[in-house]
Amino acid sequence: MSLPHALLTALIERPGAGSELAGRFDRSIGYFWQATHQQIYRELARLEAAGWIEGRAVDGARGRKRTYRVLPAGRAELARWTAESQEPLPIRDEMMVRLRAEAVVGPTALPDNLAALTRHHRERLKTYEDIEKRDFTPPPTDRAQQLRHLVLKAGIEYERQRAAFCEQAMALLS
Amino acid sequence: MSLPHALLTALIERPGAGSELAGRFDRSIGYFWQATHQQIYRELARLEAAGWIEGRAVDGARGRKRTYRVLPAGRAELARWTAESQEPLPIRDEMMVRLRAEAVVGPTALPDNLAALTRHHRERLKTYEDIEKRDFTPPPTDRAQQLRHLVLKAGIEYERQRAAFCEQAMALLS
DNA sequence: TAGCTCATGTAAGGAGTTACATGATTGA
DNA sequence: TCAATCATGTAACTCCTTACATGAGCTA
Repeated sequence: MSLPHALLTALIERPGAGSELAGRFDRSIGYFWQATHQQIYRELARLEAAGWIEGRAVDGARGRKRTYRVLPAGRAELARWTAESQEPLPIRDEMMVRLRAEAVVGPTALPDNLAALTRHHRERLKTYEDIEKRDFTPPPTDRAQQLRHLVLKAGIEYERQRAAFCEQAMALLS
Repeated sequence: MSLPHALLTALIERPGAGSELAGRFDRSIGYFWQATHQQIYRELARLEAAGWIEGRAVDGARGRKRTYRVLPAGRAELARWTAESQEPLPIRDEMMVRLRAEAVVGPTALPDNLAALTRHHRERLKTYEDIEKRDFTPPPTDRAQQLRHLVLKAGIEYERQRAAFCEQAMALLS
């Protein structure tokens, strides 16, 4: 479970409130780790109880807004976890199940499904490529930026491969 | 949730008992959908209660072995689900979180981690390539086999991309 | 002042993981 | 006959999802 560590990373990059973090999980961070606001608030409470982050009420804001910043213990925990052994990603790919099902019960309306998925991946690919153009030309020279660029490039490759796969599957089914 | 439909597909491909299915989920099916034997047995009980599969006790086997076969209602359900709209895969990639964490708290021992992951993906890539050589040369001409080949090729591309990514990340960190 | 939005939170349920348990057959 | 193994299953827990709820400023 990486949500606590994704939050620690996000808060080191820039301190903020739960709602702001939720926004970032809908954009940059969410491209490789998704989380809803319910998860985020619950986890922030745990992180504060553990003494890894510190919250402070924000005056003059709507609701009972609180901003959080990472404490030294939280930074140490993040460093510890980063070096911790990583199991390979467990894979659960519904579309592969559907294709194999199609092979035994087909033909079905699966191609429509694939067309919609293709659009989704093409759009996201475009988003990533725009981000790359905006943030990483020319290619960065400092380590932290190079790492972020690498993560983005992995996303680009992923979407490209995924879109191509959907198109091949459609061609085969039609 | 695709486990019930992965099980229906597997049982149409070849009827069998829970333990046999567990074996297949450690090999072919498990390459795109993982499941433990506990999940499988629980789900088989549900599928039978729903009238989608039918179990029969096996005499002269260890334990209380039961083989299952798919009923017409199960086949209909699988066809229905296959055409159902598919949301894009939710992504949760721990390694990306680790890399972004490294960018703010590094350097750490993350490269060792990446080395082990690289080995894992190279090994799995080799396994897939062997399967392709064994089962899909020459390339099949019937639809069902072509679909299975496509799913395998997606796995090959995935492992290749993943291994390359780990190597790039190691190069950047060292 | 009444609705709207922002920020945070609660509750219920589903799916998956981990550890442990049971019944039956095989084999030394 | 007794341990090992095979086949099935229970229990407890965590994480995630979905739907709903509350409190506080903002705005017409």
